[in-house]
Amino acid sequence: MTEDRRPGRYEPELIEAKWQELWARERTWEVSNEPGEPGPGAIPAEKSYVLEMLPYPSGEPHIGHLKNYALGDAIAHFHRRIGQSVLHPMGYDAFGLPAENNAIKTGVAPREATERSIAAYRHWFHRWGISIDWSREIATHEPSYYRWTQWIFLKLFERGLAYRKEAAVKWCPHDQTVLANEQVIDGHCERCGALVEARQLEQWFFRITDYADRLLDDLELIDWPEYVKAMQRNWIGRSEGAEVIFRCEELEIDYPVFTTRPDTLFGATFFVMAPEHPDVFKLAAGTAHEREVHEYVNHAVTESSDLRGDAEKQKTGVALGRTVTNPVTGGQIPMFVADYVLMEYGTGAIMAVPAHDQRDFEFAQAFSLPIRQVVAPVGQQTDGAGSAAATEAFVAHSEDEQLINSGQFSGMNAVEGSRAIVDWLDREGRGHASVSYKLRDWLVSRQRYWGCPIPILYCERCGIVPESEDRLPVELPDIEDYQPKGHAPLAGAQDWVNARCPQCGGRARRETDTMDTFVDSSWYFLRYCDARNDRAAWDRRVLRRWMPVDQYIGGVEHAILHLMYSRFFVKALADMELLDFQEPFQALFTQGMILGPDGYKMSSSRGNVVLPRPIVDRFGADAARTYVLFIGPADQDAAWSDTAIEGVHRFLSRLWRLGDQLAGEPGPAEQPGDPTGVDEALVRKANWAIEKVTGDLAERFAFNTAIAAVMELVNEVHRHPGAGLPARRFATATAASLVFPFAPHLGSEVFELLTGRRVWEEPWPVADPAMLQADTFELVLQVNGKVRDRVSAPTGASRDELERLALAARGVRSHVDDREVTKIVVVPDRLVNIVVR
RNA sequence: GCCCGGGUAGGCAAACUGGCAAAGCCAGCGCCCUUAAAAGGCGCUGCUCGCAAGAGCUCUGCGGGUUCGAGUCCCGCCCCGGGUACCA
Repeated sequence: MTEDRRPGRYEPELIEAKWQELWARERTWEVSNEPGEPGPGAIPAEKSYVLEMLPYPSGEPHIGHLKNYALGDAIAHFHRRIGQSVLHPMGYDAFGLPAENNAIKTGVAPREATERSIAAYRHWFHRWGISIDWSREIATHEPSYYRWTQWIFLKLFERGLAYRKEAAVKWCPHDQTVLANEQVIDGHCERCGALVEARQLEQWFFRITDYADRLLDDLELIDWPEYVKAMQRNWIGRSEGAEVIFRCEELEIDYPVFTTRPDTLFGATFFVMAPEHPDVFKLAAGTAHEREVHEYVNHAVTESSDLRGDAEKQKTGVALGRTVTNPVTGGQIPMFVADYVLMEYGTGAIMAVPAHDQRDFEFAQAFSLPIRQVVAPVGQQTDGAGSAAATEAFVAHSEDEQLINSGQFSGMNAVEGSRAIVDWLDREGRGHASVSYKLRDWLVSRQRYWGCPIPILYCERCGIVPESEDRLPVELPDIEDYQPKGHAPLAGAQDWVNARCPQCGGRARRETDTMDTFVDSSWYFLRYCDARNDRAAWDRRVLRRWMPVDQYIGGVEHAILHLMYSRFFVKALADMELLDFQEPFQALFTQGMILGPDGYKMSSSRGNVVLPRPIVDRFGADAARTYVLFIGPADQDAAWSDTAIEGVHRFLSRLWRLGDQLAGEPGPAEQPGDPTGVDEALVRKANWAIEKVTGDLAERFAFNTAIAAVMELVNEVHRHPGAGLPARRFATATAASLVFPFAPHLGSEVFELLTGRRVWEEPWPVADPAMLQADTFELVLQVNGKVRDRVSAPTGASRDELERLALAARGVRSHVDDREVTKIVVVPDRLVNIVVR
């Protein structure tokens, strides 16, 4: 090996193998669950939990993984070196549909394919030199993990937070299976392209809607990007308003509706139900419209959701032949069924106010229904016919508007009118204030094989029975046939399905659906804290040591689902007193995507996929890692460039060569005292870089500018081969120390060459204040805001002094001439601006 | 439609708090080293004048405004990207 090593050449594969081997052998990145080092006067180390979203192991890692883990690793290293005890674990989100589809196609069992992929991912994380505490490694498909996923399911079941109900789900008629929402692309099955249908099926749900308000309110507590919080707020979709009861006198049935505009109640001139509303057929029965209603509803419920949901399309509907009573006017208003009303939101029925709602207006026009204006800008009187005003802005109610044509409420502004009408309804028993959400309960059952079994049995005598905790895990059996046939593949495993009832000991059948993989990943960050605990999912005291995650890092694609589900889990578990915090992820960083060289999202169909493997082979892991962080702001998308990475490689080579040269000449690498001339410039540059990199890492994750600062430092050393040895050694060792979070192998190597020490055991460098500010600075001189000259001035000079210097400067004098100076602005240690007329 | 991002040299970008616009990387051009190539190094790279030193001018999507001073703040618009939408 040594014979092959040509002197003077940076060979990353040798350097990287050396340090990876040492870190693995010494288990350098493992941390204890006990705070602080033993010994007298030990101060408990400040903890930091740095976590990147766990990968779904499929094939081998791609360039997005490299960026994700390079980014988290830089933060983890930085936190360690500022004295924190850092938990930085790794695991695999191993269950999921792709492995199962692959099994159907190739015959390779999901378990086998998944474990092969896990081995590949593990290999590459080592090869990239990511500083992981491998003693905590987990995979969600292992019984030792999913035993506790099942345990959590039972805890939720116990509390009534996991329940079973019939619901409309997405069904693919070709593949004979339900699909997750995310497996439906534009109304079609992502696998076979068939048009997806709606089906009523009994499914398992988690009652996340119970937590809607807390999920919304607690967004205030966490340090997340505003736009991610906004996405969660929109998803929860809290609306305040009222529930108002409209009675169908003929059938003596009350129909509640939800509205955000109770102030417009006098303008409700008709009433509309969703086609899925269970009473639609009952209402139409015996009327002249019965047949028409059946036809309309049958068409509407089979129409694809993207067609039906098109807001641009003409409003359609059918009269039901019945009326309901508007509770405030007492008037009878006609009932309709129309597909623009959704069963999933509110009560599946609406009061229609065509004067103040665009959709109702369109419907009223199509069906020639009366339009009655009941709200108008303050001061504006109308006759109440209102068709002209109806096209005005359909705005939320405000104090600048008042109620008209609204009986006793006329003249009130819209806000107080709204309140007064709700109070009146409440007193009359015809309604009450109410809140509605867009958030739905989380459908967690899947008719799929490769997932965590739901630990529930159906007993002939006892009904739905949870598996007893001491019989967990309910192991996923190996089967031969993964092909879905309209029921879950597990149903074919007869020996497994037939079991004993944990309550009565009688015959029972196991639930054959498995859990959504988002369940597995909603608590993995808890398991890392206590990963080898085989008596419990975790020890609550250990969670107190590490949780919450201090810095979570991942892609935006999980802004809603994963991040919302995890927050729900933590809140539910906190309510059960199983843990002691309300939010799992204190801070979140959403990294941008690496796009293909053509600027488009990487995809095999486009043929623009860049794989990490050839990059690492050619330039080394350090260059690959440093490049993906140097390419641009880490939260922004950036296109891959095959040539730009060469620049990073050149920079690392140059640093290595400096280290190699200087290592041949022994001596310390501390900051030399009282440097002068070029030496001083070098020492100052090194201190400037320390300050710059520290700020960029600690305050704003500006990896790109931090790396640029180290480049500047290296270039500076390189440009001054004549500088004194101590200064050059100090500057080079500083560069190695600062580059370590990005290029850990090279940082370690160069630092060792110069000092014989291990850089990760060194505290993060602190800039010498005396070396940050020079004795003189370049004073910028402006006349009327334009730069006209620059002169050297002593740091800390007084305003008068700076003013004198400015007026004396040649470039200033030629522009001031004999013009009248009206004002002089002095910014100390920076500039002087002379204003002339 | 609504809600977020973003628009700066040939490309990616920097300028964090209103104070020298363009650090760093790439690409391009010229040169050094070399028998040659690779690797490495040096210099130039908004416009005009000038042999040069230098001088002048322009400039952050467009149009206004505030300010001694605006890429940065305010108002109006254009373009690109993402999220979301018959949610009553």
